[in-house]
Amino acid sequence: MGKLTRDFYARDTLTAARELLGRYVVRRQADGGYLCGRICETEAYIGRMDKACHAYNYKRTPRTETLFAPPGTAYLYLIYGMYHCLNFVTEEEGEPCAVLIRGLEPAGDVQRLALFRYGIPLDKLSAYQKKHFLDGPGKVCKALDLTRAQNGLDLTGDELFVWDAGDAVPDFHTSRRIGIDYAEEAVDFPWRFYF
DNA sequence: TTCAGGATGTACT
DNA sequence: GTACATCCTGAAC
Repeated sequence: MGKLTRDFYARDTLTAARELLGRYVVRRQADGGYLCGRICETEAYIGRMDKACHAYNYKRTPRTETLFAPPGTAYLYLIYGMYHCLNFVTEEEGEPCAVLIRGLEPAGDVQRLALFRYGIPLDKLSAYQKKHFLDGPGKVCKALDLTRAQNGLDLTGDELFVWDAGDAVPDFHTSRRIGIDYAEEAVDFPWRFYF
């Protein structure tokens, strides 16, 4: 029960990715409003051995620099020119590893989530829009009002963090990761977790 | 319900 | 110049 501490992130990335399931991402905006969701889909990226990781083989570029930061740092980057992805840096500082947040269940002020996600009130959403509310990494960032401006944020602070409500980790499925077909042998690593 | 195609900009070769 | 840890739309079934 409580905000996840740096110790939570300073562990094996696969363990962290599994144990993030069922916890709540909480985002406090500049105006004091809150946006949050329950994590239901994650993927692990482990730079020392993973060709799908931006920092594979410890490759340092301006973009990947955040992956070398201390555990419990937010890694946000632009993808396909128009979407963002939210990750949490794991393991010890200098090991470029992270957990990608691929999906959330709406929680808290869902009305506010709808406005950031679609720009229209909750009661105007179609059944299709509700069904696919937060089931993708770009959607997560849009709904939580996150961009590269939040890259490097410390998750032990108040602006962006993960809340453990004390629930047990739910039963979950394991599979290959999405959208990394270029990653040779790493395409088959079972590092995606979801319920 | 599934599928193809386009949008869009940055990082890196 | 090419690829990219994606999403939306519209058409076909």
